This record gives sequence, structure tokens and C-alpha cells, in this order.
Amino acid sequence: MASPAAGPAPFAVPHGLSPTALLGSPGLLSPTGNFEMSHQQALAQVTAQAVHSPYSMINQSDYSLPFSSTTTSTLASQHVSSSANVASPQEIPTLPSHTGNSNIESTEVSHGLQTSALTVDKPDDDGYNWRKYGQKAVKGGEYPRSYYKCTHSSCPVKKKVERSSDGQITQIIYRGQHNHQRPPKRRSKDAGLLNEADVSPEKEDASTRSEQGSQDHSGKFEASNDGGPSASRGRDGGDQTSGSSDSDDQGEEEMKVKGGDTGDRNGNKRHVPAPAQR
DNA sequence: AGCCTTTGACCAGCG
DNA sequence: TCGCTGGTCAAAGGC
Repeated sequence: MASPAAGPAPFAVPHGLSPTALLGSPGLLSPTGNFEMSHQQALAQVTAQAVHSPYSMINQSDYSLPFSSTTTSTLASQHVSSSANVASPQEIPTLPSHTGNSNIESTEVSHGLQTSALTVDKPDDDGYNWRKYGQKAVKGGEYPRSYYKCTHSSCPVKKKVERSSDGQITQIIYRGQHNHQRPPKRRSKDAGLLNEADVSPEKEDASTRSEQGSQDHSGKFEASNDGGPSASRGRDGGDQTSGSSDSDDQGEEEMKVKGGDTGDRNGNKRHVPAPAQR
């Protein structure tokens, strides 16, 4: 990546849109979609997350403008660094609180602060269930990137996890927003913390957002992350007509595109020797 | 039995 | 126009 402002990273967001525009969605989301915690909290959370905390992440929904390693690094530095060494890579799950952007991409970088023995491959610490659907060696193969999808049926959220050769998660990028609450309890560990998952989506939104959102979302996040579909490789930008069963998928559109598109693609593009899809 | 992970291949966009 | 990178899907295997 390393695509500075000029470099249109796959997930980079064009600054052409204003945050408001991003929110251009119904009123489900409030501009406060970004939650951030104070350093202390971050630290605590991070630490906690080391154990497993569903919410110990800095949710930067937008802030990945030109999100290049540098940018992210900086970001991380600000939040994480100050908190001393983070024990584990924090994740920025796209909380159901639709931040309202077309595509929310949260980038998380844990720079190799190795402390984390938890750098597991499964970033589901956020309380959601993820399914790995691919892995690729990017950057010359130095950094394997894993692709995860939210297992929820209608949830278009995806996340990319980059790891260094050490196996440490160097970056986690979230795309889209969850249309659902976190599963009640999938992993006992998370279950304990994510009791919030039990709340209704709406509540969760409000609650979560209120709690975390109120913390403070410095303007840094309000950055214009419109996550233009165009930015995302464009491939996605096709038809988000995936039925949008969820009305609140304003941000998932690009993802949905894929989702809906996938079906077509497979059938068309992929030479599936076997019958339709499995 | 079901779900998730792994690996390879294909496709699309961009330089 | 060609090549490269990135992203996703699908099949098989394992847990």
C-alpha cells in the first residue's frame, strides 16, 4: 500500500466526499460513529483485548484517508503508542453503529509492537464471527494478507488482516458495517464482554455509540473517508443491488456489490466444473 | 454435521 | 497493450 495521499489505496478514500455526504444515509447513523477512547482507556482496552475484548478497539471508521502505512502508523502511534506498548493488535470492528459512510474502513495497525502473543489469525475478538475467505501475499510476499468476511448472512462486512513475517498483525482494515449485533456468544471469552451483543441492534447502536462515541472522536476521524467505491478497486463498484435486505447498509454497498456480484461472478467468471454452487 | 481454514486459480483495475 | 497487484471464489480437508 503505502499509497500516500496520492496513492489510491484499494481502500483509500477519496476526499472528495464530505463526511456528511458519507453519512448520506438515512438517519441511522450519527456522525458520531467514530468511537475513540482516551489513551488510558485505549490502553486498558488494548490490554484487555489482549485477553479478548470485543470493544477494545479504536474504531476509526473513516480515518483511513490515504491510509498508508504511514498514516496508519501515525494513527496507531497516537492512540496506541502513547498507551505504551500495546499488547495486542487492536481491531476496529465496524460496529453496527453504521458510521454512515459509504464504506467504512477502519484501519488498525499494530505495528509490530510485539507484545502480542495474541496475534492470532482470527481477528474475531471484536465479537463477530469471521470467516477467512482468502489469503494473499502482498508487498512482495513479505506480508501475508488475510481476508475475512462476517459470517452473518446479510452482513457485508469484510476485513483484511495484514501480518508481518513475524505473524504479528500489522494492520487490520475493516470494510462495511455490521447490520447485526454481535453474536450473543460464540466464544466464551468474548461472550463475557460482549454482553452488549444481546441488545438490539438499535440499542446497541445507541448504547455503544453513546458510550464509546461520547468518548471523543477527534476530528481526525471525521476525516473524509467516503470510501468511495471507486477507490475500492472499482471492481466492486457495480451494483449494490444486492437486494439490500438491510436498509441500513449504506456503507456496505460496495461490499454488497461483491456479495451480490459474487454470485454472478462465480457463475460467469469462474469455471465451476461442479454444478452450481456448493 | 457443520463451520472454518487452507490453497490455487481467475478476474478486474491500474500503471 | 502487457504485466502486476489486489481481491474473491471455490474445492477439499480438518477440527
